[in-house]
Amino acid sequence: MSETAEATHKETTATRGRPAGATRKGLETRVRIIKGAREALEDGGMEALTTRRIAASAGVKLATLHYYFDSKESLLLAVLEDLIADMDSAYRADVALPPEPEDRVEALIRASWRYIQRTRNKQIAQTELTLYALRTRGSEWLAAKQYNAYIDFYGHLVFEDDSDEELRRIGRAVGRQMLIGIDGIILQSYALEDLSASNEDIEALIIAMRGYLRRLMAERAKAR
Amino acid sequence: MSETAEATHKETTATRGRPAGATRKGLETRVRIIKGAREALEDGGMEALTTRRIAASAGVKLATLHYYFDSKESLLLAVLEDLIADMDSAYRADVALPPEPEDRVEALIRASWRYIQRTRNKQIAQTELTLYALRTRGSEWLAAKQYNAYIDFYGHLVFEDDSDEELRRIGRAVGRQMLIGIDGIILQSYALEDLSASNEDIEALIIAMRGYLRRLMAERAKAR
DNA sequence: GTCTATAAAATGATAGAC
DNA sequence: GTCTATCATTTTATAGAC
Repeated sequence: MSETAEATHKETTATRGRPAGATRKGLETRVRIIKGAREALEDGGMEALTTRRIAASAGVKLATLHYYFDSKESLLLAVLEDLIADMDSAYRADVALPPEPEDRVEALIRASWRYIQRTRNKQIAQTELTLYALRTRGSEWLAAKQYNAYIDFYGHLVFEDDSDEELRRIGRAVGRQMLIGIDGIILQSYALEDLSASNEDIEALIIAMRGYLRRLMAERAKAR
Repeated sequence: MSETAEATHKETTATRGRPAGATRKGLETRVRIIKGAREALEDGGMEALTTRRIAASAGVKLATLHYYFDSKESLLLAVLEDLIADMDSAYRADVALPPEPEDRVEALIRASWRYIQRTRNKQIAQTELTLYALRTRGSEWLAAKQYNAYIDFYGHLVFEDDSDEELRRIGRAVGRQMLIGIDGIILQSYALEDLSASNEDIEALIIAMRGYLRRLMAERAKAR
């Protein structure tokens, strides 16, 4: 997680609303609002995402929302942070891990593809939020944090061994490439809605990723 | 372009504003408004994109905008259609085409990568619009049209020969895969802002795409 | 076809009671 | 900490003069 270290210290200043971590109940409400925003975003999209709608979706009055978040912007960034924090648990669930790295890559891609197919609005919402962060001056680091979280996640699933510096590097390279493919397939599969084409694309992606991993491992072996 | 045929007849009803194609000057103003919206979107993002800002950016009064477009929604969809229509000319410019299909794939990816690096806001704007179309009920076909345009474009650049049905199929498969990679790299390169990582990713993408094309051609040869 | 003026509704945010 | 009530703008959209 070395790449995300720099970002971490900033989040507290950029994202939180008024009460740092006050009461137990207060924190629960804060979380409810974030979840409410997430749901409102998922089934209405960015354009329809107003603070009133969020408050309603969270079962809270508009003023309460503003008690916890200075502005709509700070709330949206908090939602993205929440998404990043949840990523791990949301994904790890249904991936069964084979022993061989190449087979893991394949299993990961297949699991992601299943997930993508049944969470269309969630994926679109997440991409909208990422673009929002990329647009919001001073918050680009959040987008970076999100991508690093995914890359670390994929990389770590490919090589559980955490001690070998070189394997970590390879894991991240493969992770980046997998994420590229997955982001690409998200947009294309929703746009084209051509299941047989997408399935063909997934198989091609798997072959490509296996090849990439094999190549990196071969280079590593040769370099010794 | 067979895949986009169905979509084409719909655009007239879904996208246009009031005056069908009236006067010469009228059309020019319509175009100015669309360009204005494009620019406003590029340097402000979806969240800041209001009809007032668009009108100002187009050098037109708000009422004039509404004379040409019934609603903000119809204008945004017209902008996306404009982007689709322009794609061809915007891209074809700086791609020098080698004779061999595999080399063309490589040249295309490199050209796209150069383009991506110098048009950040344009790419983000386009992705925001695509997501908007995917969100707007009844306009998903526009996103499909956009993707098919890109796929046809890439496919046609890989195989100029238009008569061989099988080559067209392969061209489209390669085009889809290239587009997946390019969309993925757009998001990741802007989020991570790690040029050396992105360059590594581009090289991996090129190798993968060459391999994919080679594989498809080998299958074709074997099937005879 | 383009403008000025304005309507009607919605939006982000705050004041202050409880 | 959560609410009711309200402010100050902003937003999309229209009416009607020119």
